[in-house]
Amino acid sequence: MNVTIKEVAKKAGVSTATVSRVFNNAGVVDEETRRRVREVAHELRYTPNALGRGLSTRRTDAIGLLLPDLHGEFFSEVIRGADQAAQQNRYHLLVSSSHTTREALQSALQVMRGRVDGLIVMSPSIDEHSLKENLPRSLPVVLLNCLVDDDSYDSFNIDNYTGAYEMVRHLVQHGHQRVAIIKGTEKNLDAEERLRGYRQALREAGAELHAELEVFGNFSESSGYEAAQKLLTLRAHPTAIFASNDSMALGALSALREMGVAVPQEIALAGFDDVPISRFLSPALSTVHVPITDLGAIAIQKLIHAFTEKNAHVKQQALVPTSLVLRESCGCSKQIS
Amino acid sequence: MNVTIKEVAKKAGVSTATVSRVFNNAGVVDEETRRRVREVAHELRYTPNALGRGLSTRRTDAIGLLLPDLHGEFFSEVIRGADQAAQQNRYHLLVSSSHTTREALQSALQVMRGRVDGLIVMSPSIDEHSLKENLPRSLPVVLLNCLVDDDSYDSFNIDNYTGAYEMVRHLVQHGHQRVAIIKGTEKNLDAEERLRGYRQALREAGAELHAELEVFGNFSESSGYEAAQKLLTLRAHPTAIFASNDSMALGALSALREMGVAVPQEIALAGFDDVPISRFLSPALSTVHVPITDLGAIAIQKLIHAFTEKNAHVKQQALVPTSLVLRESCGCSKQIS
DNA sequence: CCCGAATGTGTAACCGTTTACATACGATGT
DNA sequence: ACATCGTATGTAAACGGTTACACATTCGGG
Repeated sequence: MNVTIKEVAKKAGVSTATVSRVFNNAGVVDEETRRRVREVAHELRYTPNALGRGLSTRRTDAIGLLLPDLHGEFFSEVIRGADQAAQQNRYHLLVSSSHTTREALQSALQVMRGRVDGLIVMSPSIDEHSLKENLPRSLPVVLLNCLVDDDSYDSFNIDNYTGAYEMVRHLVQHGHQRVAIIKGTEKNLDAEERLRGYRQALREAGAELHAELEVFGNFSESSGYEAAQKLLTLRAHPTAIFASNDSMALGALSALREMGVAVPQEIALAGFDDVPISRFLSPALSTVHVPITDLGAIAIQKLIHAFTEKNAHVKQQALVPTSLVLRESCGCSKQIS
Repeated sequence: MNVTIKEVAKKAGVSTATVSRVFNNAGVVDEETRRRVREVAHELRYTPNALGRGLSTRRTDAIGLLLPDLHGEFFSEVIRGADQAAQQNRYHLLVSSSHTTREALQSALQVMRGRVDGLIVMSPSIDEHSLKENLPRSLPVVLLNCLVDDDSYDSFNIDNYTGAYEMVRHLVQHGHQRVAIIKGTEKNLDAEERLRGYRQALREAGAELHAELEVFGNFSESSGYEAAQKLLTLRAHPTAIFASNDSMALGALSALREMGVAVPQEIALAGFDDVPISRFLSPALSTVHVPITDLGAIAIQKLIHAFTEKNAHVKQQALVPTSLVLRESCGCSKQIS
């Protein structure tokens, strides 16, 4: 059905080896022969089959990217960063998403097996054991926001704790006594770390932690919306809300506006991620900047380094720093200056 | 380096055929043998190599999704819809993005070659000839928003024209005389169709078309932001702005707010796509609803139908209907009721 | 006791490439 | 005239699986 190298070889009156040499610009082949082969190939619409080639060269020029989910702008930004870096290095990206469960991840990892030269795995909800169990030993792997503490892997983790800590501390320093948090998905590393940062900042400020101020969320806009509504039913409103990501902050903002609560005047609001849209919201969202696209890009670079340096490559575990982006929604400019 | 079926076979004391049968649940194999093979395989951490398997079965259980770009929420929603549908059918999705140029697309198609059983291509900027030239003849293909008019392909196109037409007509009917448009990327099918709908609606309303009201945009938030600023420099402001997508509407909204222009009171605003965040904006964005996730899902279903029905499969070219979602930003509720 | 069927397993060809090695041939140097 | 070399090409063995077919064994029935 599909035209193979053999047919090209036959029609051009040469061996498959020669055709192969032409397509790989490898070895020597007479200029005239080269021309004839190219001509026949074009005529037959021949393209080398990636499977056959990959099988024999043991490389695929592709990198796999495994993501837990695909809601909001966060993940697509990661993909964008990775894809860009990959293409610059003449690699291609194979993306597979929605792997929150162990089984799904396992199955996805399996599909990737053989198809890619290396793997980037973002898996903030899978426990260390399950993850390691399923990760291929034979392929370079870069871990992103994974619950793994093991120097036999390259890994990058967003400094969620510090980011959340600093943001909440900022809110407290500007006079907020009752700071609420809209939590992220349960058992999710990012969510847990951000919660930890929130609590620490409050504790240090000598504020009490109120269970009622820690409300459910799952990183989606609608959960942020509902969370904000719930917070407004409390007899004592919070004066500030820290949403564990920008999507939820957006949902919360929408709920607050609907209920006629002025942001930041009545309630201050802050998010996390600094997704592209956050600067365009009204009020512009104060948030914790995460270098999202860079995250994808550095993962790719790490991987490529592992390919090229092979044995000289030394694994690295790094914390990716975040920074505060104070725009309007936290109200600090009003309170400070 | 990597453990193969041979090693498993050897260690389990059987032939590779038997191991293969075990892993495919095909043919008969003694219960005891099956158990032993599984055990050895697990011990050796064996996973069948996708390349080898694909080469001999001529199927990969994977579907390729080619996207032009990855900005904003639109594309990630397409991916989400496709991935979900794919997984339900036990297929895996290979995503590749950023293929706005012919070369990039060609190269991406090449990588996919052999790796996938079918292809979904969204390519609103590539001309029909270049596209057909590069599309594999041997694989089922579903075209999404492509400039191709050919019944030898399955294809789905968003009804951009009608969507834009109806939205602009709506604005006109509510008294807007000067309706501006923020255009989408040049040479982009979606952009062109939306522009066509805009013009037609104005013409029908007997309004004149002003070149100055058709301003540049490229579907990004920042271009929407700049476009709105530019529109405000006109001696005669538009009373309504139709942005060719939601991202640009968001950017425009931000610019208007900064310049102290009330939306929708002073200037009405509408977008296109009905991306998830649009309902959460303030004011909530009136927009043209596009069933984005469905788009990905129906493409997958079409493809799977082509796999299973093989010869009985009849190609279909369909226009995906859009619908108006009137929220706050167009101000119609105020003007009507 | 023999035949045919059922059951379990192995052999080897094949899928589409690449590539180490072999071969053929003309040119060059002595 | 011959060894040597370079150049252009072919041969065939991988790569890691699947599967048609063959073979061996067991079992039930006549």
